Order: sequence, then structure tokens, then C-alpha cells
Amino acid sequence: MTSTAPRWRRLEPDQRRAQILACARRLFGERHYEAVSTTELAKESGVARGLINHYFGTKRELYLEVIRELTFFPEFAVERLAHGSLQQRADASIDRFLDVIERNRTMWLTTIGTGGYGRDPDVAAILQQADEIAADRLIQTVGLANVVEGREELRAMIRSFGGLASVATREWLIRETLTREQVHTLLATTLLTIITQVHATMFGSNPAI
Amino acid sequence: MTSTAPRWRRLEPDQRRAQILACARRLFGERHYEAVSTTELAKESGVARGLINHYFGTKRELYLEVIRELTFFPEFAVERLAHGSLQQRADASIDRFLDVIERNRTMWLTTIGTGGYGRDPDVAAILQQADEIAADRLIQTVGLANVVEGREELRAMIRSFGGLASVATREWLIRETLTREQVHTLLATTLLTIITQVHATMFGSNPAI
DNA sequence: GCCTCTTGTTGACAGCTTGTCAATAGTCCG
DNA sequence: CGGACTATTGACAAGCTGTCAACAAGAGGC
Repeated sequence: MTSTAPRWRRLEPDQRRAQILACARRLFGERHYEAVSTTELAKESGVARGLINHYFGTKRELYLEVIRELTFFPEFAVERLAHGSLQQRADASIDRFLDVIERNRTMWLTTIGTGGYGRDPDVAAILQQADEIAADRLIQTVGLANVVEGREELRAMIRSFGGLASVATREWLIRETLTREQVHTLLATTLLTIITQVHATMFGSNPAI
Repeated sequence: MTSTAPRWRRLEPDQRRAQILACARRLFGERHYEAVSTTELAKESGVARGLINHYFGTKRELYLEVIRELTFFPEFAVERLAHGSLQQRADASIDRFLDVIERNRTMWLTTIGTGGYGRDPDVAAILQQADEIAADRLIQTVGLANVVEGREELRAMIRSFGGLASVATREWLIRETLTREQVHTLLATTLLTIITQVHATMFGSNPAI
């Protein structure tokens, strides 16, 4: 008489992990951290609440995992963009940056491009690392990878430039006070200024310019 | 037999409010939101937990009040800085900006200059408003208050500039990859570029330049 | 086909958190 | 001194999180 249909399916850890992660990505994208309960996460994933702790330890760690996943981007062909004059390379880099964001608009706005750093050291650490990587990619693309004089300062300035890019993008996508073209102009011009005026003046010119 | 010494002092609502707020400012400065419990807040304030809810409604509102208080700055004599050439005014503005931060270093790092916008719409709204005010003050100081052509775009770009300033300041204070002088140069040069190149090119020059 | 072993999964439990609210007790004023 | 006003307390209920022993799905041996 008892139905032989199993009440739940047994999945490979990786699959279950991925399933829960996908759900978490969605919910954390819609609402902020504390507004999402593990009870809801479990119900939405069709899983017992305890399983979430089993796979991720704590709700916090699950959250961090979501961010980690979102901020990670594979080493795209940097070289593909690294052609032409400094101006051209800057233009190409910025175009690609804006393209990626435009494509992943929602994700970027809700999770990454929030300016990050929400009073939470762990989140800050993850986003900081992501920014760092992005900055280094930009330096490579623009062709300044082999700068030695004032190298660390250049990196710091480009990371700062990331702050400009982030807010400008929000102005474009959320407040709609700037068009994409205007953001592009703003970023390209500023980037060139930082490289050819600010950094070059401080540490002397460098071969790539 | 019973001691006549009162077990607790009755304060004016404003005083008690201020006392709790001071405590909250300190604790939220040390740790992030969820790591601070109302129990601890109450104990530290030497007050019953219920009183916090009585004055602020919820823990969240108390938190928002702290941020609101920190991001508010009085209308300092803007005119005091508005003298000389565009370059000089920009320099003065940035100097003052860095001064204020250096003075309130801890507060700024933990609460305001975190890049803000921590996946929390309410916090985002408050910080956004603060950024907006700061940007408008800068525009005034620099002497572009009466720009009409592309006025909104100018404001948006200056707000974006705020993102650059924010991250650059973190590079200076936290990571120590830039000196204050370098940050100053970076910001001043970039600000001038935005005004005289980016904005002026888009909308034509304006009287103040 | 049945039994056994592995382990993915469950569900109840304990502890802590937050917001509410009626009761309490400082303090001012007549 | 006595009464009134109200700042303050403390217990309560509901909800959330992390733990853990027990359960059962599914694979492999016989």
C-alpha cells in the first residue's frame, strides 16, 4: 500500500550545492541579506533547512559564496583588445567593461556594482579582490603591464578609477542622468588623464605612451 | 531598610536618545550590523533593551539614524574657499575634503567611506543623498553653480568623481599605497579634466572657466 | 532479487534574537 | 507630602539560526 515513490531524490553533492547556490543567487539579488531567511531559502530550493548548513556551514558563508561566484570572471582574451594607440586601447577596454555590465545588468546592479563594501569585512574583502583583479586586467589591456617606476601607485590609481567607473555606471543605468556615450567619454578621458598626466608627471613617462 | 538610592536615573528623551545613539555609533563603527545585538547595545548603554525599541522603533532604524547623523554635515562656509582661479578653488576644495576625512578618520572609514550602498536600499538612499549634497557643495565651491547647459550631466559627473575620491582615499588611509599628496594631485587633476575637457567639450565652455 | 553499506537528507531541538506591552518607579508640581 | 505624568523596565511570544542523531535513497556485492 505504501507508495514506492521516494519522497526526495538523492543528488550528487555538486548538483545540490549548485541548486542551492542558484536559488540563493536569485533571492539575494532580489532582497538584501537579512531580509532573506534560511527557511525561505530552503523552501524555495525544495530542501530541508539543515541541508543548507550542511553544505555551506552558515547562511553568511552561503552569501559570501554567492558574491564570490558573481565577482569571478574568467581570464578573457585580454590580448584581443590590446591593439593600436593608447587612446584606442583605452576606448576598447572601456567599451568591453560597459558591454559586460550591460549584459549582466541586474546582477551587477544588485550585487557587485552596489559600490560594494557594505560595512561587512568579509564582503569587503571579496569585492576588493575582484576590483583588484579588474584593475590589473585594465592595466594589462592598456599596455602598462611592464611599468616599473611607480608601479604600485599606478595600480592604486587605476583601482581608484574603478570607483569612478562604478558610480558613473550607476548614473547611467539607475538614475539615467548620463548616456552610455557620455559615460564612455568621461571614463576614457579620465583614464588617459590619469595615465599621461597624473602618473607620468609623478614618475616620468613610460615606454607605452 | 530599602535603600532610597534610585536604581536608575530618569533622563530627558533627547538626552537618552543621544546617549544610546553615541553608543550605537561606537559599536556599529567597530563591528558590522548583524554582529551587534540590541542586547549588547542596551547593556553598553546601561539601559533596558526595550528602551531602544521605544526610542528608535527597530534596530534597523537605529542603525539608519546613526548613518544619517554621520553623513550630515552643516553648511560650512562654502564661500570661504571660493576664491582665485579654477585650479586654486579645486585645490582648496580637495584639501578641505581630505582634511575633514583625516580628522574623522575612523568614522569615515567604518561607516561612510565604505563605498556605501551595502545591498541595503535604505542605507543606499541615505548615503546617496549625502553624496548628492557633497557633490553640489563641490560644484558651488568650484564656482560652477550657475552652469545651465548640461547642468544635470555636470552633477552626475561630479557625483561620479566622488566615487574616485572615495576609493582613492581608501587607498591612502587603509592600503597606504598613495600618499595624501598623491591623492590630492590625482583628484585635482582629474577634477579639472572633467570640468574643462569632458564637460566643456560636451556642452561648450562656461563663464567660470 | 535481496541485503548491506554508504552517505545525502531530514526534522526536531536548544539557544539566541528581536519587537511588544502592561506594569513599575523616578521626578516634577501643587 | 501626595498625586500625576511618563521614562523605564522586564517578561513574553514569535522567529531565526546552527547542531546533530536518525532516517532512507541509491549503488554495489552476492
